[in-house]
Parts: sequence; C-alpha cells; structure tokens
Amino acid sequence: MLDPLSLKLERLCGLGPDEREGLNFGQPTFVSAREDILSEGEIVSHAKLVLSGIACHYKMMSDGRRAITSFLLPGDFTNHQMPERQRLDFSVGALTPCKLADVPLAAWRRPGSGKVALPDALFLCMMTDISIQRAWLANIGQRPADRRMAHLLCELHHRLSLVGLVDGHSFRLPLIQQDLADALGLSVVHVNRVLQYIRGLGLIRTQDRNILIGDLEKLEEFAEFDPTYLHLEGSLVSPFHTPGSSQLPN
Amino acid sequence: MLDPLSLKLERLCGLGPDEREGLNFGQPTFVSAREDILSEGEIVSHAKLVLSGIACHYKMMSDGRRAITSFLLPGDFTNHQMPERQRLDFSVGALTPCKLADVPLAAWRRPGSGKVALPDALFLCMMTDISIQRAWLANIGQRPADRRMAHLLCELHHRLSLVGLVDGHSFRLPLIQQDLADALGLSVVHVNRVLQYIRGLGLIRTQDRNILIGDLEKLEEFAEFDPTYLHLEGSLVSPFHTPGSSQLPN
DNA sequence: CGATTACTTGACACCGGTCAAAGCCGGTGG
DNA sequence: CCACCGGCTTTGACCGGTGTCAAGTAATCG
Repeated sequence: MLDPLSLKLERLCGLGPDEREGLNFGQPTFVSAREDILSEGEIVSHAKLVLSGIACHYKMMSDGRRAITSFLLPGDFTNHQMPERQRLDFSVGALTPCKLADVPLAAWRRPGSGKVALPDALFLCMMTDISIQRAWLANIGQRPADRRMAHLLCELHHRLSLVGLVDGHSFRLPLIQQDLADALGLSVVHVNRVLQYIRGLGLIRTQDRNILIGDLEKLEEFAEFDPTYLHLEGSLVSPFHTPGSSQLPN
Repeated sequence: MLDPLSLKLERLCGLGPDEREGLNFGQPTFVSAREDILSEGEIVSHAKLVLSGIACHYKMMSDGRRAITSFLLPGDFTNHQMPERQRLDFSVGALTPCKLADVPLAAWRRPGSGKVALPDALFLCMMTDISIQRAWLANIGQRPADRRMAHLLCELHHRLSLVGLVDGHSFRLPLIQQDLADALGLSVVHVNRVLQYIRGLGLIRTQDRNILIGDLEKLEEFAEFDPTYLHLEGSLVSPFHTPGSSQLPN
C-alpha cells in the first residue's frame, strides 16, 4: 500500500515510482492527540510529513482562543522548507494521534540535471496549500455559519478522497466540535447547532465520530463549493517551462 | 530612487545591487482604479510586480460579495510562479491606479552555478505572503471588529514602512471603506463605526484619505499585534546590512 | 455645476456568542 | 459488573456585536 503522499503525487501529477525516489523518509514518529508537533518560535530544518491522523496549524491568541489556520491530512506537510533561521510564526498540533515522518529537504531541490518532476510536484502541493488558505479566508470572511461549515466539509471530502480516505460518500472525521469551531471562527455551541441544522437538511449524517455525506451534490450546491482551488485536475506539467526573457503580454 | 522591490529585498535580505541583476523588469504598465489586473480562471505565465498603487487578491462569492484575501502593496507580486496550465483561483484587482511590471520567471530559478541570493530572497517573499495570509485568518476568525481593524492597520504600517512609504508615523492609505470591509469580513457600515471608535480612542487620525497613526505602540497593544509573522528581522541578512533611510524602526 | 460615488447616522433585526446545566458516552478502578 | 469520572455533546435562556435598510450629507469628478 502506497503512503498518502505518493498516492497524492501520483494522482495529482502522474508521478511514477521512479520519480519519487527522493522521497525516502526516515523512521516514522508517533505523537498522541493534543500533543504539539512544532511550536511557534521554533526554528525548523526538516519538513515533516503527516502519514496518518489529522494535525493542524494554529496560533494562540492572547485571550486564550485558538485559531486553527489549516488542517493537515495524511499526505500533507506540517511545514514547507523555511528560509534558514526563520522562526515559525505558528504552531503545529496533533488533533488525533498522528504518524509522522521527516522528508529530506533535498527532495525540493532541483538538481542541475536529471529529474525535476519531484520538486515540481512538491511545489504544486505548496501552491495548493496557499490556495486552500485563500479559500478559507473567503469562507470565514463572507459566508454564514451553515454554509461555512458545509464548505469545509466539502473541502475535506475532496482532500481525503485524494489520499484514499473516502469510502463511497462517507469519510471518518475524528475531530471534536471545538476543532471545527476554532477552524471556522465559530463557537462550539454554534458549531453544534449548525451541524444539527445541516443534518436536518439531509445533507450529512453523523454517527459515532464519522461524517457521512448524504448527498454530495446538494451539499456542494448548498456550500457554493467550487473545487477548482484544490487543483485536482492533475496538470502534470513542469511549472518551469523556460520562457524567452522577453515575451511581454498585451 | 530604488524600486520598491529592490528596496524591500535590500532591507529584508541585505541583497546588494549586483545580486539583483535578475530583476530587470520590462516596461511598466498602468491600470486604473477598479480595473482587473488578472482574472480568475486565467492561466498566467508571468509574475507581475506592483510598482506603485494598491491592488488586491479577491474572490467573488455567488451572492455578489467580494472577499479580499490580501492587499498588494508596492514591492509585492500579484502572483507567484504558478505551475503551468494551472488556472488562477482568484482575481487580482487594482484598488487604486497602479503601475505594474513583469518580472521574468528566470529570477526565481536557481542556476546550476553562481548567485542564488535572488531566488532565495524571492522565496522569502513568498513565505512571508503565506505568513500574512495565516495572520489574516487568525485575525478574521478570532478578533472582534475593532481589534481586527487595528491589526490590519498595524500590518499595513509595517509593510508600507518596509518600502519607504511611511512618513514618520503616518501613511497614506487611499482605500475606500468598502475595501477594508471586504478584507476584514465586515460591512461597510460597521467599518465606518469601528474607524470612528478607534479614532475616538486617539489611536489613529484620518484626514483626507490618509491614516495617521497617533500612537503606534498603543495601537499595536490594542490590536495585540506581534510583527514576527512579517519576518522583518532580515534573517538572511548578511553582516553588511545597509540601513537605507532612517525611518525603519530597528 | 449636476451627477455620481463615498461617508455618516439612526433604527431595527438577527446571527452567533456566552453562560450554565444537563445528558452522553467511554474509560478506569473497585 | 457496576459506579464513578472527565471530556464531549446537546439544550435553553439571554444578550450583544454586526448586518441590513434607508436616508441624509459630504466629497469627488466630468
């Protein structure tokens, strides 16, 4: 069975086994739920990969609130390569028990010769992460709570699906409502109300700690969800085409 | 007089004139306020640089609302290099008349040999943009309107200061209240109320379309502003850091 | 100038936050 | 096997921050 990152890169960029050889990560490490993986202010020299579990980027506000700025699913990196001696301006925390591995920074480096597919693919992942952040900004800034929640669920559906963690229309989402609240800028109480409301619409079903998508199309319509920003269409081409230095548009 | 990007790179990374030679951008283009610079869905092959004026990243929501996901100040790029054939998931619009220039993608490429300072510096810029997005997410998600506004003003103060556009404690901010509203996830009416409130606290003063910071320290304290995320400390700075004009706090 | 665009103001409604208490597990230990 | 316990979820009552609507004023522009 493929690790989630390889699966993602294969589906997203058509990356074959031979092109992933730079991805030999070391021994996996395990952290338990609620534990910090990286702390704000830290200086990191490694890129950590989530192999299983769900983690998040978060910032603590001075009044004790926690702002979750992204969810890290299997196949996501906790951090991209940082400029040297740059301090982290966020923390990374495990929301569930997580399995992690370090990926050598060399994977991002484009060699003077040889295959460049891997660095390109990793770059695409980074661009997608940025796109997701933009989408969150628009989501939190402009949508009412119910659609905001629905939009997040749609996104998670697609992202989990990409790494093979969606079974039919349902996926396991072992987050507590406080996590969703901190990610959506809502209170726990309201998250609870909103989940019930959406459940009442027949869009989702919850059982245990699973989220079952009842009618994905309806949910996406309700959330005004447009998956373009996830860049799922597998544009498997090198970002670095060599342009002549002088093609000015217009 | 240095262009804003060179100024920024010099102050941020200690980049000297010889290391910036990859930055020979072409003829500047001009767009008027409210005009689009790039449109969602477009495929871009150039990186555009803002030389003067203020632009923004935005997404239109289906109900006609506009979500501004970032402000582009002089010295900022409208877009980073995108993987080829990747469609833009956002639009770029000019909020004021803007002067732009194209920067060849080659500037980002690390050559097989020779200077790598420029690509590294540009990469730092990209990481900072991501950090800013994270900060916006936390800002919009967790802070009440008044502090949210104050935090944005603090950020703009620092960013404008970096490119020499702050004069003492005051800076020109030729945005309309609707722009601030769309960026902060507030209504225009409330932006108006909040500005008056902050003005009443003596933290800012507005005249014409300028924002004057009355007491920067008080404003930053009120906003719980921590400039770490802007990565201003010149982590890549070599021993020879040229101070530039003296208005930079340090 | 008139016309448009931006800013202010007030009244009112409502979404979502807060507080508090009550269920609901799933563990853990006796 | 049951009792207890702590974390999570669910409810209800209440309130306050923001949004909306609408109208009036000021600024900007052709």
